[in-house]
Amino acid sequence: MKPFVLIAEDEKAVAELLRYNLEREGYDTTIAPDGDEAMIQLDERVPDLVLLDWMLPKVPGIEVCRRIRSKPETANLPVIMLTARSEEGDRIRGLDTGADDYVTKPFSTTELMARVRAVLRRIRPALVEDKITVGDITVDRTTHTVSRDNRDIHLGPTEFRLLDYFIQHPGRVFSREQLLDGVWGSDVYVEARTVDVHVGRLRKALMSQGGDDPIRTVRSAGYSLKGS
Amino acid sequence: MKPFVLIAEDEKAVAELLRYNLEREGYDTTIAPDGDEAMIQLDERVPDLVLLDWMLPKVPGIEVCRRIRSKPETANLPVIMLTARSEEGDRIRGLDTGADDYVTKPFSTTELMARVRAVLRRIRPALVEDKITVGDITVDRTTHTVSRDNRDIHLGPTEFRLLDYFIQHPGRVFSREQLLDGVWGSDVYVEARTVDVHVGRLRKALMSQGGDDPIRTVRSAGYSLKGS
DNA sequence: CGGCTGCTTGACACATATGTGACACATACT
DNA sequence: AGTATGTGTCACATATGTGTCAAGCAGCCG
Repeated sequence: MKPFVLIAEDEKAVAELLRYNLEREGYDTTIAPDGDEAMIQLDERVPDLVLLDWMLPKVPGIEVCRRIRSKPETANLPVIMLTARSEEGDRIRGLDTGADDYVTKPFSTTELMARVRAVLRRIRPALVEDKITVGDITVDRTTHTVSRDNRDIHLGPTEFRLLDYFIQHPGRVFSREQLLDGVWGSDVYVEARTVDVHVGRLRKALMSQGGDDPIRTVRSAGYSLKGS
Repeated sequence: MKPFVLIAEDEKAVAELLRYNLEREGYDTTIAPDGDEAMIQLDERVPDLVLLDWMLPKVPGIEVCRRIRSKPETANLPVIMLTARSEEGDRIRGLDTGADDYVTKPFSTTELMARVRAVLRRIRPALVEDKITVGDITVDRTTHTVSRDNRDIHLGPTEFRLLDYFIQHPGRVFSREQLLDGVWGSDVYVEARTVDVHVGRLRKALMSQGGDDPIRTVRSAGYSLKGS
């Protein structure tokens, strides 16, 4: 699953530059031109990283950052703050805003990309690493294999992506809509019920060699991978 | 200790391609985007090989090469010169300067890697891995032979390179695009399905004297050599 | 205990990906 | 030129995976 980056930036040219470079490096992106929009998009789908402009219309960047930190599901969400050089002086350097890193405009895109990778690796190594284990389940993206209790399990492409999606945030509950966006892609249209079917198939595969059901159904909310 | 390669190349895309392929074959690398930087890095740590772009900002490649030769501690350092085809007339001068080999851009990465091995083998034989065995399959690059279970197997050039590519990272899944880039060369255009045909031919050859299929098909992802 | 709602699951028609023989063309060697 | 070998592409056969539905099941609440 590609890392998903929210770009909260009102200058269209800057936002598009960021989007271009991020997608070039294999990230999925979305753009929020103001603070309100950023909060809305954060509710819709929690990204893996936020690039946050300091001067953002409606709700300033620092306030967005504060709100991100105050919500449990985004408390650890990596945030990189973008600031103009003139704003450099104050509290920004202290990072007491809760941002994980900051970059001053104008910036070199390669440097920014390096910071993005660095922050992602530090805070969410699962995205950068190619082997993730939760409980007795292991997903290896390099070899495209899944094993439980060291025994290989065959999954179809969609089931593989689904498990890969779940395992990045063990315990977290995903709605059918979130799963459709994240696993199928936000552009395709399929019935929400289809998710149920694939979760069922994933369960069947994961339990084919014994063991408990590793997926939890949360009635009228969605599904989650049982944490370790 | 892994061989250490200095990549002196200003085009980021080319430099990263080289880095990717060299690290893939087990080398440590560093990149210098201009002649000055190259000289600085040469002082910091003497590499085992230098890939040197002919047209390098600040200090041109040929001059860097001359300086390398003039310093006692790097006088015998292997250098491979990278030149654009239009600069081809200069290659004699390049070899005069003391480069050990030259390659014209655009180049096939496998060919370049072969040259890298060849130069290193000539000058630092101990550093080069010429024979790789995974399971019952052995690839010998010096004799260009492949054997399974100690019985020789004849492969065409493309099948040989394909197996050679696979065997560097047993188990790892390569997409058709990766294989096209790595085995055919990033510049040529051939249909992605052609990979399927060659994988089929490779399978047939490897199984011609019995034994299981050593190649795994990963639906909608690519192929991999089954690990040992 | 109904009755409601949401979840599970087998069946199935359809879509998509892969395997492979044939073939025309390219290239190297004699 | 003549032969042998290898290459890329196509068409068709096969294998595998996908989305939808509907019947049945399970939790929840009065």
